[in-house]
This record gives sequence, C-alpha cells and structure tokens, in this order.
Amino acid sequence: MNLDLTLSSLQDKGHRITKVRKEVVKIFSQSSQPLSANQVEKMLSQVNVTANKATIYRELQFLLTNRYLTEVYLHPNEVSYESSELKHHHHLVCDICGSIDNVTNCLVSKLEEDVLKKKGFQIERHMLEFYGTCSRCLKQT
Amino acid sequence: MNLDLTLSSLQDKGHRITKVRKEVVKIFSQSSQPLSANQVEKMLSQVNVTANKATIYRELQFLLTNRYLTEVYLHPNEVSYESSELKHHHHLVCDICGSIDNVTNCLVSKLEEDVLKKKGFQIERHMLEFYGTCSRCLKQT
DNA sequence: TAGACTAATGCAATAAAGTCGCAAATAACA
DNA sequence: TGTTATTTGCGACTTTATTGCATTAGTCTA
Ligand SMILES: [Mn+2]
Ligand SMILES: [Mn+2]
Ligand SMILES: [Zn+2]
Ligand SMILES: [Zn+2]
Repeated sequence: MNLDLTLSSLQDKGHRITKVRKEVVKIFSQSSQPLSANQVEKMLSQVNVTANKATIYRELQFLLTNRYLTEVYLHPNEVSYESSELKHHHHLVCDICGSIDNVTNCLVSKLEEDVLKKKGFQIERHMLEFYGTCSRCLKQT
Repeated sequence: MNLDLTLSSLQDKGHRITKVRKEVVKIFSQSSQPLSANQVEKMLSQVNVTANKATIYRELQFLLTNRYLTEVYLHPNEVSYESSELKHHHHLVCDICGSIDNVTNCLVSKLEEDVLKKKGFQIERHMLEFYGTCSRCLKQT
C-alpha cells in the first residue's frame, strides 16, 4: 500500500527530514497538478530554497522508490510526479492550452479482472490519460 | 481520420519514397509492438540500412505529423511509435520481463461522453496502459 | 550537547534523447 | 537529362537525467 506523504510518515520510516525534502513534500502535498523536475525546481526557488538539479532528481527518485510519489507520463520527454496520497484518478490534458484537470471516475477495474482471466496477466496499476480541448478553449473558437 | 501506412498512400500525398522511409514504413507495418527511435535504428541496421540518428528522428516526426504513426508513452524518457493503422488498443507491460501485449477491448468511450457532459472537455484521444506481471513471469515464481 | 554515523548535498563530469543549421545528395517530374 | 524541392549526413547544441566523490548535515546515543 502507498504511504502518506507527510513528514511524520517519513520520520517513522527512518528517513531524514532535510530542508529540500521538507519543501518538496510540502509542494506535492499541496499540489493537485502533476509536477516535473523543472517545475519543482521553480517552485522551490519561489520559496527561496535553492537545490541542485541532481539533488532534486535524487529526491524525486527517492520519493518514487519509497512510494510517496507516483509517475505520470503526459508528454514526450517529460516525466511528472504526484502524491500517492491522491485518490486514484486520470487526467484531461488540453492540447491547446496545456491545462490539466482530473477525472476521478475510473471504470477500468472491470476490465482488469477480464484481462487476468483471458490473458493470465496480473495487472498492478494502470495509467489512463485523455487528450483534447478543455471547455475554456472550446469557447474561444 | 488516420492514413494507411503504405508506400502508395505516401506517394498519393506527394511524399517521396526514400530508402530510409521505405524501410521505416515496412518496419512499422509489420510490427505489432511499439518501437522507439533506438529500436528502429537497430532494426534498420539489421537489414543493412544505415541511417543517421537525426534522419530517424526526423522520419518518425514526419510520420507522426502526417498521422501515419501514433505516439505511445510506456516508460520514462522513452517515446515509442506504432502504426496508426492498428485497431485501437492498449498495452499490457510486464514489470518483470518488459514484454508488451495488446488489449483490444476498450470500454473508455462511455466515460468520454460523460466527461464532455460534466466537464465540457472534448476528448480527442486517450492512452491507457497497464502494468503488472505477465503470465510467463507469474509462473516463474 | 558533543561526538559518531550515515544519509543527503553540491559540484562537475557524463550519458541519453532529441533538435537544428547547413551543405550535399537524391527523388520526382517535366 | 535537367530542374527543383525534399531528404540526408554531419556536427554542434539542447534538455533531461545520472553518477562519483568530497563535504555537509540530520539523527541518535552517551
Ligand atoms: Mn493528477
Ligand atoms: Mn500497441
Ligand atoms: Zn485548454
Ligand atoms: Zn513478463
């Protein structure tokens, strides 16, 4: 099962609470959007926390490995992350403005049982992303 | 609508048939697996067609832009492509051995109408990928 | 609160994926 | 065969990400 993205949860597991880790955890626990390494770097500098790129990549990898974060692939050559605490959901990515909205309705689990029966493939997780035009961009045409 | 991934279709649209293009089209029209630029390069060299990396990237971009190929994101920092001719499907990616199988059963369209009604988001396409353990790897434990 | 221990960090080098400008090659068509 | 636009190779460059190593700094115990 996934862990809580909280400082006390990290502490309980014996992980150190450093300045960068504290801020990164805060950023993800407050964000409803998936964030890339570059976006995290920008958000860090906005709160005057400077961290080396390597440190940020290592921290994201750490939080991913320890299942505090999950990966999202929305665009080529850009990996994003979001808190594992978030309720299972999928994304509506606008091709025009790039905005990202969430869809919490997921009807994939039915298919998962089917796949195991028919193919013998044991599904652990899935990623479902939608692409199109958001309501705001639809109006502007 | 998507175009046929055939030399005559390319010719009809006024695109030139070059050695690299011919081979790349052949590779994708015969492959049931999504392929990355590196994989395409390897497959080209197997049939003694040497092509510069830049040329391969440009060709993939060309075929994508002209909708002969579609993009697939299965892993971080690796974009794969497959023929647009293939029937709409999704992938079963094995976390253990990396094998990729296809699922043609798709029940997402119902949800798409829902999303338009409730969110006003016009869905054009979606990507659904499954991760877990394939039947062969399940047996080996 | 002072050490001891280990995880985390910065820095610089390196790697991998992808892009771009430009001159040369070549496919298409007359 | 000659003309023209597209494609290609090459090399330089960009972006994203990783790694080794010396230093810094959390955490724990005495
Ligand atoms: Mn999300
Ligand atoms: Mn496929
Ligand atoms: Zn939009
Ligand atoms: Zn497998």
